[in-house]
Amino acid sequence: MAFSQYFEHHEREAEIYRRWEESGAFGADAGSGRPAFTVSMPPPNATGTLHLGHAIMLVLEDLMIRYRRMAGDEALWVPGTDHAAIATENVVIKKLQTEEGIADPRSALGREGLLARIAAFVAESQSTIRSQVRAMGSSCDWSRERYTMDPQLNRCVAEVFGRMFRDGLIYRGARIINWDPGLQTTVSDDEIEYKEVTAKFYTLRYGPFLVGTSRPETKLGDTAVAVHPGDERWSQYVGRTIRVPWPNGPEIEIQVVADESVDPAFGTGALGVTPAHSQVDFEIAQRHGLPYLPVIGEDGRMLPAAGPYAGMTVLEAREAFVRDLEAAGLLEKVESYPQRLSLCYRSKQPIEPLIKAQWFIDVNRPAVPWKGKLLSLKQVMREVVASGDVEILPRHEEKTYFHWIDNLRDWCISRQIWWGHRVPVYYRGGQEMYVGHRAPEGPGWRQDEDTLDTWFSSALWTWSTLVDPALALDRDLSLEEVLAKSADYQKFHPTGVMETGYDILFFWVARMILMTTYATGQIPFRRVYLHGLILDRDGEKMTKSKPETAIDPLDEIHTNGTDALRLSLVIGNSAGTDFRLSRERIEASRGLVNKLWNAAKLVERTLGTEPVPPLDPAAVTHPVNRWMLVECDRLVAAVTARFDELVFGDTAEQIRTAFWSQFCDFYLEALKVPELGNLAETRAVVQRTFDVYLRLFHPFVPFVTEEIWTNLGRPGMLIRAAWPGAELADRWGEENQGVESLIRLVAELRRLRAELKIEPKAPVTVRVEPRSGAATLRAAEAVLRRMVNVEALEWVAGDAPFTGDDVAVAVDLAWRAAVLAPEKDAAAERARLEKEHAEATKRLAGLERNLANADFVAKAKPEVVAKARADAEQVRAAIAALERLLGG
RNA sequence: GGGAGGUUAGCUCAGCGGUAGAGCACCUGUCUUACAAGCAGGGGGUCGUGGGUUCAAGUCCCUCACCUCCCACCA
Repeated sequence: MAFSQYFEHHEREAEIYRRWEESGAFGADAGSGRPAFTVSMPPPNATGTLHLGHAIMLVLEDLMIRYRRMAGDEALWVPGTDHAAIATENVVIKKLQTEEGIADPRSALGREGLLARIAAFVAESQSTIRSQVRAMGSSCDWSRERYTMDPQLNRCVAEVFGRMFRDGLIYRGARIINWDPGLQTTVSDDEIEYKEVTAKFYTLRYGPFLVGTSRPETKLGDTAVAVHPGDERWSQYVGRTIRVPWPNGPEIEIQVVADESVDPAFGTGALGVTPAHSQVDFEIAQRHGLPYLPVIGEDGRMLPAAGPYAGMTVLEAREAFVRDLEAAGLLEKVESYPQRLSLCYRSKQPIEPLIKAQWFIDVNRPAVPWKGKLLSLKQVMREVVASGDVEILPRHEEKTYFHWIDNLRDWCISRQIWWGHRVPVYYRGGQEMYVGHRAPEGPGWRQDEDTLDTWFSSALWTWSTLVDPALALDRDLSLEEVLAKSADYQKFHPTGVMETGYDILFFWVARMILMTTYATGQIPFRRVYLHGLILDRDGEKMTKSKPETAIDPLDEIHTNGTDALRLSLVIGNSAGTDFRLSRERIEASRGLVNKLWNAAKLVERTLGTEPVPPLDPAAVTHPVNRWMLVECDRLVAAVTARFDELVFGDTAEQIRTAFWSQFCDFYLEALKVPELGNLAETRAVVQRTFDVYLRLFHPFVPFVTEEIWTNLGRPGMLIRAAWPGAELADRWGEENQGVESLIRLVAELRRLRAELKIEPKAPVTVRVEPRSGAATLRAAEAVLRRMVNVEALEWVAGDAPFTGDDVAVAVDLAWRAAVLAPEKDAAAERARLEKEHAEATKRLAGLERNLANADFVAKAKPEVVAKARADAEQVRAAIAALERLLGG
């Protein structure tokens, strides 16, 4: 097939993807004898569109999968979508409100009605994200696509919930929870984010106390004042009960307690305790058996207990209450104060802490058998990472992980939204409760109204996706039996790498470890690769309000091609580091795609139409061909090692540099010399080396490499080709150095030409005195001639040819060379040679200083000393040569 | 308040114990029949500060300064 001028990415990509998919290349076989390598795709929201966070995730995972597939593993990449409980329900509710004018969709449609609308919306929009995942070139196994609301996943959720309940790891209790009055649901501690604001800090008179607060309205719910046990200012009051009459409001009864947690140095040392609306205060109240007095309701308005303020919003009540306090002379002072506002990470609305009966996971109860011990969930989470069973990259994230575990409290898992896995608990009458997948036989059972935190089901993702769907619906089988009989689970779990953003280490990665170790006795994955955030050129988050720096991956796929986008996201990126993406980067990557394409055109021409004989390394004689084979295999060895360490950014760059400068700029140019290009062996070398570059590049830029592969008539598809070996990496060492010195010679002569301002088209006369590798240099003479545009080349010995006013000279450790230049600028040349002389002298001085140092010779590694000696000798020779030239 | 990371060429970043690197940007030349989305050549860094360890230190240790992020309801 003929090569077009450019790789027409937007005409070819979809077609290439279709060929991969239809060929079955994405599919994995649970019955194969190859080692398994599995990646579970972090499921994008079913209703979302592709953004750069998805793009980087898909690229990195596809890289790993394609590499391991080529390297001979049974590689499985499980795609899927997430029901994203809160986010999705919210989107649909807003849609119904704005587009259909339904003010309160929940009450208007009822539970079943609303769920039907959400499900329909999901079904409709799921295809969008699917096609966008495809557009990224993702080689995932679509036959195994999963959705977090699939029936078999629901079974897994219910089973795990039930078992945890029976093990005492799940309990229901009335505790302080984070309430989002806007979304009307609880959220977990990790779903809160904080915003620094300047708030007012009020100091109130409180009987004999002065008490500080940024939320005066909650003080209506105070039941105590806490002071530090050693604080003598207040010790006389400890144990007493005082009555605080609020102006214009209810009189409250306040106990005075002594608690270690109070900082006597802060404020007045007296802390107003609001057990119903503060986590810390709730804990103090528990320690001292204090009563709870809720004053804020779930709608965010004051309760009747707030007296005259009842019915007001929190902010209204604050304003009114402060005014009344001031009027009554109870407001001591008001200061500005930096405060952290708690917001829900979804709705960005303030969180209201309040007491509510919810389902929790107990992270401290030792109930998990792990390696012969009974551990708490916290301990297992710590153990698997500390022992190295699970490795987190970058490594320093492990410390973050441990720190999170240390501060972890029981996890509130119930939500008051409707979209999600419903809590698998059934009630009858006032007393009966049943925990299980389905309601028990008999009338009157009513399922718990709440749904589970979306991360509860996501936490099972590595294995719930591998459960056989049919077996999972067989209620006669236990979960253990289902797992034991599921071929995919047996073959592909634990997964190899979990790749995701570091921003969801806690939300998801930690919870997968928690739930999977408990539920299956296995780790969910062996390694975690955490990528950083994709930022704009200025290091800021991309927003549509800054269109000049914001990048939409879908636009880039269209204009620059998926390969260019993929490459730009990977080159220079490393685990755990935020990454600045700009159009310049994408364009630079597009340049590489184009370079590959053009190199392919030249390779095609070089190979011609005759069949290319297989490569026989023993029959390759030309040093440049040998050098190319060796360099290529060295690259393979380096790249393979880096891939196994999950280092990609650096690797892409390494391949690019080698391909571009060694293969394109030197080797392909050298082939234009008939003495090399027409050698019979050369076609085999070209075929072999370009073939290797295509394989190495393929995981990064799958489309263009596959297209080239096809166009060159290579067998099968590149996606299924084997990863190359590096058998030739150590061959022909000395000769290889000869070619390296040839490359330096070419560069130096070109530099002389440029310095002498010789027109590129004007041929020159050149003299060369080889000092080492002479045979190689002479064997490659034709290459030298072409690359420097040499008219006459003289191989010489002795000083004479390098002296006089008509030659410009360059000196290297391996040779001396001169360009005949009758009109040279003698002063400029002398200045240059003197500069070289000075540099060499400095270098030699350094080496000699070391060698004269007895400590260096005695203590440095022998090879370092040997190298210093050899270098010193060579530098000395070069200096001598320079000195003769300078007439010294 | 606790924890982590960063500070290397104009910009973005590699390098982590043995003569300072890449890409982009910049300067000069060049449309050479794969590629001007190219080719050739070039300039540019006392590797944040101050100490220390070592024969040898961007590279290891400590101090300080500045930046970034995470965690923490000093009410």
